[in-house]
Amino acid sequence: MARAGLTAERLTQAGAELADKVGFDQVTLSALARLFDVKVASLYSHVTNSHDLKTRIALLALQELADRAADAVAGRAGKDALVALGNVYRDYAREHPGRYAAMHFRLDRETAIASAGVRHSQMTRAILRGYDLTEPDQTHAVRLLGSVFHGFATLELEGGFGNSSPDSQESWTRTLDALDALLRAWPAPE
Amino acid sequence: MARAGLTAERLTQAGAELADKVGFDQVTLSALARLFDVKVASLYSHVTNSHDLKTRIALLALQELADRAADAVAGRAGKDALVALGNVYRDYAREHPGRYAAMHFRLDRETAIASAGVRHSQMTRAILRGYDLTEPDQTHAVRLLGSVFHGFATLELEGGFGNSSPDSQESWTRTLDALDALLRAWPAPE
DNA sequence: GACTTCTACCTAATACTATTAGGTAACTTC
DNA sequence: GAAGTTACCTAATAGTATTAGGTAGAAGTC
Repeated sequence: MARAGLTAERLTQAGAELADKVGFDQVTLSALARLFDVKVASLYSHVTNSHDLKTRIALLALQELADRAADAVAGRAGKDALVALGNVYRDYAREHPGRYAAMHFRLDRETAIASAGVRHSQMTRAILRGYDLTEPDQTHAVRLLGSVFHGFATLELEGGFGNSSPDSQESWTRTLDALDALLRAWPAPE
Repeated sequence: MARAGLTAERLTQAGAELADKVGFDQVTLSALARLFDVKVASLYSHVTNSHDLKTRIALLALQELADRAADAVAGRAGKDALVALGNVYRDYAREHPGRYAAMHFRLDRETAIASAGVRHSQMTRAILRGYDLTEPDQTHAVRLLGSVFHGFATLELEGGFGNSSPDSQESWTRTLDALDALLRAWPAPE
């Protein structure tokens, strides 16, 4: 019997593609085994269990997106950088909905700390250098931007914005305009 | 053998409580059957299948939250209303994480249209009356507010804001301040 | 109160997924 | 080519979802 040549990496990659096709929670060891024409038990030589596979997909997605984001903001500042970062998030969610969902798979503390997740907040903080914010306000702004990017991407994927006019692309553009204006005139605490 | 007195409503309610305790995707017919000390097959007299149960929990959550929101914004306007609505969302997510997750369970078109989901966007639009926005800008603002509320609640639940200082309550307050300022000075398209 | 009807809950069977234990044949290494 | 490693296998157990068909407890009728 010829060997399939499985590795944890190939399984992770295939799992990510499957996630984008059928949804992250439909990614099962059984489905992957079928894909590679292999018995399910055989996968346990490469990943420790289903949870491990999902963790690997999450880490892959976090890294892919962090790489794209780093690429996008390099050499940009101010609104330019803000728009670039926002678009990277939204585009990734639309191109890779399964991986995007995977990114929000609950990781245990150590894994999360060692993940590319930390680079995400660092990059968001970096684009705020183009705006005039005090230290604690930077943190608030990082959280606000993260909320908007994630919230918008999620609701758009869910179809929460319907097919109604104006189309969501326009709302997205105006949202980025609004965030830029907000960061330039960040209000003091009341 | 005495009867358990099951109904679709009791199962839905119990499912919602279970979701808050162990997570929405851990809500299974098996777990519910154990809870009521009944065989799994017996549940099929009351719900058509697992998907139906989850749909019912989602609808319950949508309605509960819409009711709370309506209550909160009644008699309020402007920033007052904005803060009240935002707090209702965030508090509900923290008190009922399982139900909050259930709300984002994918509903089919008809079910979604008949759900309390539509009241949510109506209420968000209502609080914008206190601000001076043109018609299409209102839609953009509704989407932005929805994104922020949902994104913040989700990231906070996930622990995405860490335990780091400043604490997330402060970021939340400042986020609401920022949104109010933004809506009062909504930028024109560029 | 006996008789019928209804239905809430049951048993039994099938199917899919996850996981572990232990075996065999295909590669690797020397 | 022999020895050792391991990729993949079979077999077994367990949890969950679903359907088909049976039984006993409740409700309604006379």
